Amino acid sequence: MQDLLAKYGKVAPLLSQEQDAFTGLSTRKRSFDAGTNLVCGELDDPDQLYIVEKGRLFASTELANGERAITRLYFAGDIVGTANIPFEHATQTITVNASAELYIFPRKNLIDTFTNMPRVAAIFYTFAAMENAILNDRLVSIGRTRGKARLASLILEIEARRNLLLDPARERIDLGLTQAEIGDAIGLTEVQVSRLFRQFIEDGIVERRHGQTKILDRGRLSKIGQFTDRYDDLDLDWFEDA
Amino acid sequence: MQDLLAKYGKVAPLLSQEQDAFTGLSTRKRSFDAGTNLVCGELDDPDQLYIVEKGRLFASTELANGERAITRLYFAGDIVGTANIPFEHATQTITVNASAELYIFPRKNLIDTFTNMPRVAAIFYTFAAMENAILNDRLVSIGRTRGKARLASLILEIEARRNLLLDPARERIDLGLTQAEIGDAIGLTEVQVSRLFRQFIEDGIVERRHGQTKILDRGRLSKIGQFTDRYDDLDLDWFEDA
DNA sequence: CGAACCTTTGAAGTGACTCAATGCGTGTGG
DNA sequence: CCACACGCATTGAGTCACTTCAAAGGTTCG
Repeated sequence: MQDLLAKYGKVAPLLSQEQDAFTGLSTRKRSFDAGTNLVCGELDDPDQLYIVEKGRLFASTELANGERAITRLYFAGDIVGTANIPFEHATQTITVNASAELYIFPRKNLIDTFTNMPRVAAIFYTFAAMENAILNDRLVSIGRTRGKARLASLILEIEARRNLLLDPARERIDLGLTQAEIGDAIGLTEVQVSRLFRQFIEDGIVERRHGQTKILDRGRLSKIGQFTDRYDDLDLDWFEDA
Repeated sequence: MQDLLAKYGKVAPLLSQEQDAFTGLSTRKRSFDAGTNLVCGELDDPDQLYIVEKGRLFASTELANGERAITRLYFAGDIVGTANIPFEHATQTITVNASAELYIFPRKNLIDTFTNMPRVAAIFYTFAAMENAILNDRLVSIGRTRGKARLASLILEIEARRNLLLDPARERIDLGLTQAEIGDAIGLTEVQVSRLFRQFIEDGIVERRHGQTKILDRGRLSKIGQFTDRYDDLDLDWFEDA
């Protein structure tokens, strides 16, 4: 729970009772192997949220024709499953990407916490709103830019999110996705993702080795991708005087 | 405020004090002409939310190259500006689409209401989560389907949202967007939008007259668009026993 | 009546897709 | 320890959906 608290406490340090409230939300902690599906369609219970303690996950939706779209990536400290909360059946599948430890809590625990700790309610609301902004960004990227920009943006997003947790000096990034999955995340085929990577490599923008990616020319990559890191820009002051 | 309360009260009827809390959130009500921009970039204050009493709006983001993406459409009863809440500067522009009346309230009013009315907090959280799900759907549509499906999906979305408020028997739909704006919403050029409409018309799927659209073959349109109406599927029971 | 805005249409170009084959790396069982 | 299988990545050739550019046609409104 440390990452979550660190992230959430970034601007608005939590009172110790609020920390307890957060911790108390969770009924249990569990480990999951890479490849596990947490919520798949109607099979599983959409009634629970997860907080990522360790590991990586992504949310995806499958279309009628069998194609898949990945809508969101999750890292340590993220709340997973927001989009399933208001519905009876899950709207998306959550897949464990790198073996993970998750705090699990049923959504009905939320209302108690909201009652006792209104600031925690504000934090949840704020973070749902931020997820909104991130989804907006993806929508703009996919709807209005070409493949090069989308791939660049994704690489930068993963790097930024990883850097919140790891030593930013570590240059080799494990994207944690196959090229087919990257394609699902940016709306391209694996074939096209491969070709785009080759172009980036030829142009000396990135290097790939053993599935790890290293950014060689950050300037050019940023210019191509135009990614803005929403976590950087957070403003939690607005409910501070409560 | 009637539409909002109707929508929010759909499953979980509000107590009268909660209705008062909702109403009390707003500092004032104002009218806006079509074409007005409410929050544009750094110019305006992202510190406020709007609730749509009447009229229509959309949220958009402009790219460096001048292109624009429309990420969300708003109808009566919607809360506008969620994605701006957690940031110091607005992340998106809100444009009034059909002359609107809006309740305005500063985000710092929220925390008081959250404190006194935890169920209202849960409602806000739930609706932010639903907006999340809707953005997911758009992402899937734009990232993994072709133009025909995207346009069909948008038409059905607008129709469904309109039908929450108007008599569903009214067959002619005012999409309320120019073809260029439709293009910005589904990630196509206005040229392509025009061609797709012509195809739908030729195929006898829709009819267009005086800017109004009429669905002739709902079956085929739904099959092409695969739109799911999230408002239909809402489940607000989870915080009911509070 | 004309201006402004929106829509339509054509022709040429391109980014990305499909299909299909090949290459590569890792782990497993013989 | 080799052989093989499996999952992932690469490459080529042909096709398609959509773009760009440019011009013309419709509406609406002052």
